[in-house]
Amino acid sequence: MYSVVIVDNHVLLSQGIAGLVNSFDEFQVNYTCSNGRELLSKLESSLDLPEIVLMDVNMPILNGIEATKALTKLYPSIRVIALSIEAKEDTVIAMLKAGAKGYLLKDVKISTLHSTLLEVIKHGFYYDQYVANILTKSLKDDNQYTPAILKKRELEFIKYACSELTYKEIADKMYLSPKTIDGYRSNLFQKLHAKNRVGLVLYAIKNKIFTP
Amino acid sequence: MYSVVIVDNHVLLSQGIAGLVNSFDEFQVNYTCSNGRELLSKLESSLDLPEIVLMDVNMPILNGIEATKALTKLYPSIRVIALSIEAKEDTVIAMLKAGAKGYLLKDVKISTLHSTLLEVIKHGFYYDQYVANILTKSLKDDNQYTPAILKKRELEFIKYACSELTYKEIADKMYLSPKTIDGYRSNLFQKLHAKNRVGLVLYAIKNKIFTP
DNA sequence: TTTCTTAATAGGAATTTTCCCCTTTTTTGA
DNA sequence: TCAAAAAAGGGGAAAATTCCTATTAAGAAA
Repeated sequence: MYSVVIVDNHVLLSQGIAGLVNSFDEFQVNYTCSNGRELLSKLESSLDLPEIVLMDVNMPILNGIEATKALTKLYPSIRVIALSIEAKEDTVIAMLKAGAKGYLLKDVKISTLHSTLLEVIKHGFYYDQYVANILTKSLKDDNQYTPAILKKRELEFIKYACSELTYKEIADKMYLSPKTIDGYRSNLFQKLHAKNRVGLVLYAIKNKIFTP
Repeated sequence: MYSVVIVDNHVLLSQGIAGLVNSFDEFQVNYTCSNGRELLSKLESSLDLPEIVLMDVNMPILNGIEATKALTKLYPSIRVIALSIEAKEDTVIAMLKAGAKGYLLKDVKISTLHSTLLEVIKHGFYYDQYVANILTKSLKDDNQYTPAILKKRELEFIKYACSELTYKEIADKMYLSPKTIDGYRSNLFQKLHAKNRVGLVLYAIKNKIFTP
């Protein structure tokens, strides 16, 4: 009987998964948490670790990626399986880099959930075809996936760039000269490989700097 | 014992909700569907209708909004409760206009799920504070919520506008003169109240014309 | 304290975007 | 079948964006 912990802020979902996992002969849910922070503090104060953590990617407080990083570092024996509504390439890569041993979509079939759990116990990981493709592709590309580090002020600027304000107006809002703003713009174009302002907007949205 | 049908393409979630609903004394899940189309055909071939449908908003094939419209028209006795991960104002309004009698978030507490179900049975509807606010606000604004109707070619253009292509390049791609493209741009600015290209991008994303 | 990096600021100019007013052709629907 | 709507195209100009190359101020590191 392998123990499983579920981390997801959607109560309905985590209750649902718990029910399903408990219905599998080989597995049993110890408890559920609603974010990464909660999981970490529960683990700290508990004696026996779960074999598997089913981890939602998008959570408040401490998200799945950061939580997985912390978890695999502190408790290498725990196998994290990511659970997400979407399989955006960047997200998948980030989760795998963080140490996830599998990646499931929330519209997964029950049989797939079961077999993935079994595989992860047996071989330590399980990546389906789609995830495996992303993985090999990202390796081949020597995809260094180092999300550019933006400075405070640049971050502030890029948010404004996602509005319909003119650079002149942004300069006013930030109490800077339009020329300084132009400097930010130019730097960011380079850093983010953007060809124009739309490029900044898309980057900001993809990296959740800005949410439309 | 009131009968409930769950419509959601995320199997884990619908299983989960089913379990919870079944645990309530007053309710019982008849069956679950994974999209609107499936629900409609199941209803067509069944004799007794459910009292309540718990309807996911984002589904493939036939989404929650369209499905709810069809449902409330064909079977006015069925009370639809919307179920969504997010409470975007536009989405909430669209669902309510479509005829939803309640709007729940997927991170709802179990007790709230229960009480909402009971309220909807008792009074025919239940809107929590947040949803009620949106509702009154949209009424006050005389918010006619007529999402602009875009022509085929405009739609094609706006997708390109969400890329880093210049208008000249878009014109090439669409085999049109830059001047024609400029016409599209100008029309769309008016129609969508956009001040610049970023406005188009934001509109496209919000209305799922384009997904980053 | 001196050095080195980063932030802030410019000038000047090329390109692109945006605006306003207008014509012709094609498609469509009543 | 005939008018209306949609689609395509255009001239010219103002405004905004983008690019290039410098200079100065401020802060961190040595």
